[in-house]
Amino acid sequence: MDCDHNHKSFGSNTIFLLENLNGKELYAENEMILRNTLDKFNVLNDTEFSEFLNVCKYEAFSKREFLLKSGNYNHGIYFVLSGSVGLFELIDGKEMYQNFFLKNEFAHELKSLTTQVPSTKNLLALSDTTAFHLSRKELLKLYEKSASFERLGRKLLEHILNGQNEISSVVQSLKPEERYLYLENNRPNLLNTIPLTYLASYLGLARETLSRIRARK
Amino acid sequence: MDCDHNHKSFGSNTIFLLENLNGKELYAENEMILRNTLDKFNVLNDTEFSEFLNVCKYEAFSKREFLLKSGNYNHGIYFVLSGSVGLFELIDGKEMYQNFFLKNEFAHELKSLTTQVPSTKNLLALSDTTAFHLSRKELLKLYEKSASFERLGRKLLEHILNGQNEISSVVQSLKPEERYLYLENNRPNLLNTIPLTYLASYLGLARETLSRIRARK
DNA sequence: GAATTTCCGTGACCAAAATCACAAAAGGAT
DNA sequence: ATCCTTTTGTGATTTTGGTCACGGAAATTC
Repeated sequence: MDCDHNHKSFGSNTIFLLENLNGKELYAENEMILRNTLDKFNVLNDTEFSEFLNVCKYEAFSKREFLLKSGNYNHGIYFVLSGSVGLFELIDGKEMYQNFFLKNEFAHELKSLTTQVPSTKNLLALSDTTAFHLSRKELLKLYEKSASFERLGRKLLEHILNGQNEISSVVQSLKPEERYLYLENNRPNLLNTIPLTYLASYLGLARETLSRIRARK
Repeated sequence: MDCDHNHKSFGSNTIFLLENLNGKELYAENEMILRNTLDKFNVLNDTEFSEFLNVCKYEAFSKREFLLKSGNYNHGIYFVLSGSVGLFELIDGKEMYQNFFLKNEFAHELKSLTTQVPSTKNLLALSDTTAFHLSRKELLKLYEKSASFERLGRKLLEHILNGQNEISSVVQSLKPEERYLYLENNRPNLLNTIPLTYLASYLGLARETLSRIRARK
């Protein structure tokens, strides 16, 4: 079973109070950020966006809490509002990171989501994290509902695939130092927010190697 | 400019003769193979499939002929009917392969296709190859035409992304020998059809290393 | 079928990265 | 402030994979 805590359903006409006094404003801001992000892929009209938002649940995770544990598959996708999420696989007892998701990105594990096989991978909060959770079930319902959501899904996938191809070719083709430079130039936010230890496996390097590369600069 | 030779438009009611006497049969077979492949992602009705087929052009490439040259972007996608296609990027004057496409797969370079920036990569026929070519323009028209095509696109992208994630994590996380074993167990057709030289860069290894790994087994 | 190109195997050597070990630094919790 | 955990830096050593060089096999061309 997936983690389920702090699920709070809400729509555009629902007031949702966070723990602080600015709850309403914060909620409105998150809503707006989500909409702006979606708009970059496919513009939804007010009704459609409302439908989307209505099936999103706000969730909070503390550091080292799992969004998805290997073995599960019915998890859906997470729109990260704050914090950071890592995707890793346990190999020889070591956490090998394959992706990271920061603010305004969709954390996901696509294989189990689309094929319904138990995931071999884990989604883990690497710091205290908040997110909108869209369950697989609700996602599929949206796809049935309108072509706008299909298009949104397609465009989002195109974007994700482009990013995956990029990091993939970096690891396939570049030397360790060049891989580090790639991060520095193209994904500086990862260098700021994600511990070196995790970034090393992401780049296909030993932690010590990455540390030394950074030292001699 | 993209390569354009042997373009032959045809629909379900058009007779298309290949050079041999079995042209009609061969054509019908290719048509069926395409339909079966598409059906695995999203089932199209007869009208829709006909629309799809009508905008496909049959093309033939000899070994070492380019389907897409770096610098271009208006190429579309290719459904490989026979032969093999490699996706590579020139790095330090060396062809670094990032993907291979065999029979019944869609050869593509997604970045330039979706963002309209000149491609840094190349699609190259690694053996004599035949394919259906769907241009970017016609692909976009299909997407506009019906939600069935949107869904087809989405599902195809999900499939491609799952494959990309897999090879990506193999190169990020596994040692050279394990990478070879991955190919042997999961992509045996690549080992059969693609020269070791090209596979080496795909696995992030030197050619000699891959040759030695194979030797000691 | 001879010639040319492409592809693969292999030895010797070297450079680079992994591993091991430990300590220092930074960050969180109480 | 103190303790504990997490994260990072760094030296010493080992291992491995890269590079260079060459020859042979296999495939393609003419």
